[in-house]
Amino acid sequence: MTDIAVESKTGSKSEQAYAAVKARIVEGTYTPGYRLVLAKIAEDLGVSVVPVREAIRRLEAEGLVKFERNVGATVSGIDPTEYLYTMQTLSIVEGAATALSAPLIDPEAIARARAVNEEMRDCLEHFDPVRFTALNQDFHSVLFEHCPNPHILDLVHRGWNRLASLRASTFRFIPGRARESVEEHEALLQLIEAGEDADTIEKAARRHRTATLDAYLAQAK
Amino acid sequence: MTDIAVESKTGSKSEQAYAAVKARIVEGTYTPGYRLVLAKIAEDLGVSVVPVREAIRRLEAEGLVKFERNVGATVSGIDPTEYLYTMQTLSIVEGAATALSAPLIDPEAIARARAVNEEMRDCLEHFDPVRFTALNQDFHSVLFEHCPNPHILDLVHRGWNRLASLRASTFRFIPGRARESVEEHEALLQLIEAGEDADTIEKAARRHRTATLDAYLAQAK
DNA sequence: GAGTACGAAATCGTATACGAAAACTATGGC
DNA sequence: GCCATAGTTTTCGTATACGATTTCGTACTC
Repeated sequence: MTDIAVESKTGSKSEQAYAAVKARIVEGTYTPGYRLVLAKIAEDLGVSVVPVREAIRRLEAEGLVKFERNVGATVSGIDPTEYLYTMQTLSIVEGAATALSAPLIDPEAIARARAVNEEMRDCLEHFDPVRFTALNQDFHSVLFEHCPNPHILDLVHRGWNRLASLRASTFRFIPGRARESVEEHEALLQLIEAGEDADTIEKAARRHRTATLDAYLAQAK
Repeated sequence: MTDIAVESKTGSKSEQAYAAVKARIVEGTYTPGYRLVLAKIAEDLGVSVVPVREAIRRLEAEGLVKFERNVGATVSGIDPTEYLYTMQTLSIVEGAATALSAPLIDPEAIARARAVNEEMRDCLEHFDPVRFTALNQDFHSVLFEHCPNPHILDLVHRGWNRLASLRASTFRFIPGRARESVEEHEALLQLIEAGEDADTIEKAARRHRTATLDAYLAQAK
């Protein structure tokens, strides 16, 4: 169950480099502040520096790394301010994505989402934060399956990526909040089933995210 | 008042290439569908292909160009669907940006915004769509001056860029909508002055954008 | 002992070069 | 006359190479 084997996917070397470096950031091999030396990465991956450079700049555009001219790239830091920005933005785009998707979610998808949520509940019993986090993403992914606006969905995914890079290094699992989260998921499903109006659903989805932010802030203080 | 002279800004060639190509897209020299051949652009700008490639990929990440593996880059198209996605996303992020900024806008900024809006009104009399559009962006920029979340502001700017590339090619000025727009600006300023709650302001800002979309759709049909 | 100046090493930025893939063109078969 | 196919041309993708810039270490001065 090592991380290798993701390496050789698409033919493009720059794509490979992108995927490889991104994976290392998300899984925590490269922690925030880690210095990304082009030549070194290139050697590790068995490619030249050009595609690596391209990959790094792409990651920069996504906010996962910070690039400084003539100095180099480092994995993006995780100061609380940045976390706040990201969570706030996510609450907005997730809220919109949920509201837009809601009318298009069929009962079968609801059932699947509910099943995922029940699995999350199990994770609470057996204390499995890693799996819980993955399932949490699955849950929302099911809701967004038929999101009518791909741009918004893309913004959601970007936010998730940023959080992933933070999580690997400093994430602290807050059991109380996790339990709440499961309940909010169920409540959200019921709103969707009931065919509530977009505004109600959007607000609920937003609060679901901001509540996590609040829990973090309360604990950090 | 030609467009050249933007060329030699930052020392970085890839930055220059980025700015140059972006400018040509936004101003309409490169229209949607235009084939961006790396070698040709490199020659035009007097640099090698490597920085040009980097610039193009950056523009791809922003949605201004479309890149196909082993085929090349073309200026992004402007089909109505894409326009809809962009406008819808903009309505959401602008709405959020406006609501978040509102409590931080001081009377002096309000006055400036109002002055810009009055200039827009003048543009209606003298029929100056180009200036009107520029001022429209200025108006919202004033409101967003103290936006507490730079991520959201960044999303707003990305949306504006995409629209700019569309506008140069197929934008059709709708006088009736422009007049409405000026009135909505004034109404928005009054809501802000009155210290209305975030939700009210957010909805107003959203509607301001979606109304333009609706006007476009009504006309296109 | 602290700070500055200089030189060496590391690293980035970009030009050039070449192999690979796709697009185009022309030729031949049906 | 039209489609398939082979050859040519264009254009991309990446390796290598080298100059430019920054950073780090050392020695020197105050």
